[in-house]
Amino acid sequence: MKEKDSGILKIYNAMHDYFGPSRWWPADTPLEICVGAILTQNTSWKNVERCILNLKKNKVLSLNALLEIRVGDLQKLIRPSGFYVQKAKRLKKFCSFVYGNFRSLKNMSLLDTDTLRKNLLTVEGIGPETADSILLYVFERPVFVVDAYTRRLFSRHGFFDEKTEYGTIKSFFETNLPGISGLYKDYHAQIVETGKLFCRKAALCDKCFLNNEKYFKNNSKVI
DNA sequence: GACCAGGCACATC
DNA sequence: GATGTGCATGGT
Repeated sequence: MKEKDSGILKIYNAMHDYFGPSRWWPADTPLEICVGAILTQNTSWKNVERCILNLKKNKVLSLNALLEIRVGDLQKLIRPSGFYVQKAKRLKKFCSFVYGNFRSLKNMSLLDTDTLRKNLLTVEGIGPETADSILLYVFERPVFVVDAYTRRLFSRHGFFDEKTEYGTIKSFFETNLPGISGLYKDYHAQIVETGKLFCRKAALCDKCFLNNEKYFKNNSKVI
């Protein structure tokens, strides 16, 4: 793996110039971020927004309320996000994990990053990306979130093979970027915005503003 | 009607 | 370890 100045900071700047600051993650509370992170698994954010609204209207966007609501009722509220049977279960598992072990997200935040990550990954329904989203956007840890767009965008521009494993891509970004959580938050958001507009089809990809040799002049495989 | 979306768990080879 | 499959709604 190439050590420094792989060009990814330049690419970040280009995306930031193009879209402006992202103000991610859109949410009123830390728990809302956790809920959103689970609901958005393989699902468009638009659909997740309806669910969040349903949960707010029914005043169940708290640890206690989510623990107390009947699973069938929860399923109805989160139905628009798809996979609602398993996601209802995942939300409940997550809440009972947090409440059972720490009582609150605030108490949980006292743990160091590695321990936090290991804890999150023991929860059924929390995989690497969801765990890292929570670490970054809830606990403000400088952890890089790798999603499908990250994989697609950077593999198409020659940084690594599309099927490079999650952890390898994650540490590629983390070793090539300064460890600033604010930067990681915005970087991930910028990737998603870029991906939505330019990565969905090959034809769109050709129109991507990043198709400029000044960003990718020596992009033979970096990893 | 096919394809995709801010994944994950589990089965099978 | 790698690959395949089910989960499910709503937009393009």
